[in-house]
Amino acid sequence: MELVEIYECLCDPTRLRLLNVLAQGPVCVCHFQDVLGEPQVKISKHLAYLRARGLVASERQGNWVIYGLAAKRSRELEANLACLQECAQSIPVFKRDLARLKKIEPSCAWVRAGDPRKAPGQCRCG
Amino acid sequence: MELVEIYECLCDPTRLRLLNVLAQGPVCVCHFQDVLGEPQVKISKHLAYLRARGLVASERQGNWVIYGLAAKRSRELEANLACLQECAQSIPVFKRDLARLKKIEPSCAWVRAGDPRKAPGQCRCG
DNA sequence: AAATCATATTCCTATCACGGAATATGCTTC
DNA sequence: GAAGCATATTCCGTGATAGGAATATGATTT
Repeated sequence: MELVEIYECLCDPTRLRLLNVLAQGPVCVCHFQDVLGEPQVKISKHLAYLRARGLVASERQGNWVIYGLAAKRSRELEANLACLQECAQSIPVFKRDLARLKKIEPSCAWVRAGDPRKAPGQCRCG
Repeated sequence: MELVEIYECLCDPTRLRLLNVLAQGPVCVCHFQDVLGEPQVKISKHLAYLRARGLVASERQGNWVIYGLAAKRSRELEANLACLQECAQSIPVFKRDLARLKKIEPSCAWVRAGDPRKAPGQCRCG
């Protein structure tokens, strides 16, 4: 993974928001939609972009797909993610996203717990 | 200066090399050509790109133009430049550039000293 | 097996970024 | 002021990218 590719991943606002959220832990796609307030296609495409380049990994659980930061990250990626997080701390959009994530997440903890059978009928968490 | 704009500046290999070199101090354009081994247009355009976005500033001295990192840099920019430098340390291209810079630079110290009158006929330093 | 839900992909369009060739500018020297 | 040098800009062609609408896939429920 070239350094430039990392920056290419970082040069879109939506992807920055996704990565900022992902730094908190794995999240399923519908969460992203709610947190970012962006249409499904947009979210899905940018996640695909990041996955194609190995920044994130996805895992299916029933109807839902959970995305997380890739398990193995190069030193460069690690450094840049840390840098992003530091920068994001003081930028409104990112703070808002994390705040919304906090509200939504507890109600859907079962998703990440990996037991889709215990799921309520839907993931429209909130 | 939006965070994304910073990343846009960083998502081209030539610009990364330029910034890596600039981290050592101001440099004139012909140095860049020699150090990077890239054609004049390419160097000039990317420097223009960086200048348009406020990452670097330029100053004319006689026939030559000296570029340096912008005096005032946002926290975000500062963080990312530091991150870049750290990453660059272990990447061959960047190391090579700095090595070549070291060789070339002394012979042209007068340029940055700001006395074009004392210049030898040309800046083809080396 | 039909309907429903969550997510992914395709198709299209508009925009933008890079690179190179050629040309322009601005300064200096003769 | 003409020639020469260092740098900048313009004008192309080409390829990448983002976004939206529509459609497809894959899993689940009835």
